[in-house]
Amino acid sequence: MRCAVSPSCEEALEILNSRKPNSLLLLMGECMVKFKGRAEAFLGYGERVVMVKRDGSVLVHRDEGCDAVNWQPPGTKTSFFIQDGELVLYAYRLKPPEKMKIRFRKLALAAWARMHDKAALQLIGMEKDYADRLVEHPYIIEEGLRIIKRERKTDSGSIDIYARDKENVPVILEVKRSPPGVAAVYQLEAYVNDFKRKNKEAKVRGILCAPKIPPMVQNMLREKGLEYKAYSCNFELPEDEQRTLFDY
Amino acid sequence: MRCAVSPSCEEALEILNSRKPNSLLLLMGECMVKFKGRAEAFLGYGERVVMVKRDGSVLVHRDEGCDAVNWQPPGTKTSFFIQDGELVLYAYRLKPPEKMKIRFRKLALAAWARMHDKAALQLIGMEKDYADRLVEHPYIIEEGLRIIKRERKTDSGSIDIYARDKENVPVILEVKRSPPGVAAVYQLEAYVNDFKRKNKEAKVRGILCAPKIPPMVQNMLREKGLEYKAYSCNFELPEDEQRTLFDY
DNA sequence: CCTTGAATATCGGTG
DNA sequence: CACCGATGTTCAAGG
Repeated sequence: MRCAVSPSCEEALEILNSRKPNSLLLLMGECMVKFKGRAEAFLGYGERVVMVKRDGSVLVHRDEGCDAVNWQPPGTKTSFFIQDGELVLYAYRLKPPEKMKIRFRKLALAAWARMHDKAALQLIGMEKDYADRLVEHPYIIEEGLRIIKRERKTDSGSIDIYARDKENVPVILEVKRSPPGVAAVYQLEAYVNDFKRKNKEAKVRGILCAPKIPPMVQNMLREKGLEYKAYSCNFELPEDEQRTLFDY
Repeated sequence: MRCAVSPSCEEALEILNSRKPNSLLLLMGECMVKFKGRAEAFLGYGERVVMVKRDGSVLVHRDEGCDAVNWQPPGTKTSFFIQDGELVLYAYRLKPPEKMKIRFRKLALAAWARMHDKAALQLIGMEKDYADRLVEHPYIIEEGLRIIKRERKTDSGSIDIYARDKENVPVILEVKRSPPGVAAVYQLEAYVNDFKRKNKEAKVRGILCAPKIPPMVQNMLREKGLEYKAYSCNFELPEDEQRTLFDY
């Protein structure tokens, strides 16, 4: 690991060139960014943090916002050189053809380090977890509901859950974690229509299940003869998994 | 701006506490992360880069991937303290209620800096630019096409472009920049049906316009009596805007 | 390799 | 404040 505070461009280049394989590069300073690829972007001089990761990712972060203002994805090739007295980071990739050029005219920090990180992210509360919970406890939606199948494939895409109600009427459940948009309605409608066409059953119900359903979506569902059920779940990571990772 | 290489947790805390308002914090070291909010996450010890931005954003970056492995969005409140000999970053926000705790047991770098960045991002080649190009040059889609209205609101959502062809038949254009999925077909279908119901015109055409349209989507459009038009545009940022920013 | 859909999506615009 | 749609979305899983 090496680090220099307020290096000259030449000093920064020397540090970057001394990096070991698989190291992460960290630069802070006044830079200008150009990008050309799927779109085209230009960002005038300003002070930012730039990271070049082990997998080739390049990130340009401003002092606001979660997202990088400019970036290159994993698999990008990078090179460094001095041009017109400025430190240049050139990054390109082939599929799709995209290139980015960062010019530093002043550096506050230049560093590299090899970072070891074997831990796996434990995460609960995703859409899949919400669907699992419904399969486990179908009465959350409705008394007497029986789960028949999970993730049924149809011509229209994938059904989340296929069930039957207490009167044995087929029920198609679409599970969303985030507030669904109109697309979810079209999707559910397509599933239901597809099922009707294929099975020729007298009745099929379609229920959109989500923690929160916007009024507009509720209206659309009613108009189309579909249903919705707002429900919420609490999820907790098992303590033992945390401890295992803690002890790693 | 202050920076320490391989500080103790106490030294790092001292540096963080000496920060000026609106500064960006940068930490590199071996840490463990817990998050609880919309979902729940746990990440065992590993070496990462942590940024705390002026607007409250907190990012935990591994040495791979564009996205942060853990984060808090802008508006988050943060505090630092020592607990069990480790440097702790506690971050929380109220809407929605979410909290994150990062524990450093070893630090490679601790720094803060005030970053000045007034430059505005210049970006061209977005969906809006594609739609602008069509409004400007409707013959790209079809000879004789006349643009009537842009961004028309309907009960089913918003139409990108509303036009009429050379025979004065209404045409609804949906513009996509990225390859459209089946959702775009349902959306366009809904727009067309909505228009028919409201206007009772004999004919309405719906055209999905995108640089590239997957075969499956083409088939669906044909089945539903809708149309598509693949077209591409080249966009370039005006040189003078770049120069203005360059001189900033 | 391409396609599909989720995301603690984030982010900006609009009402 | 809530909703809605785009994103150089990114990312992971499945065919």
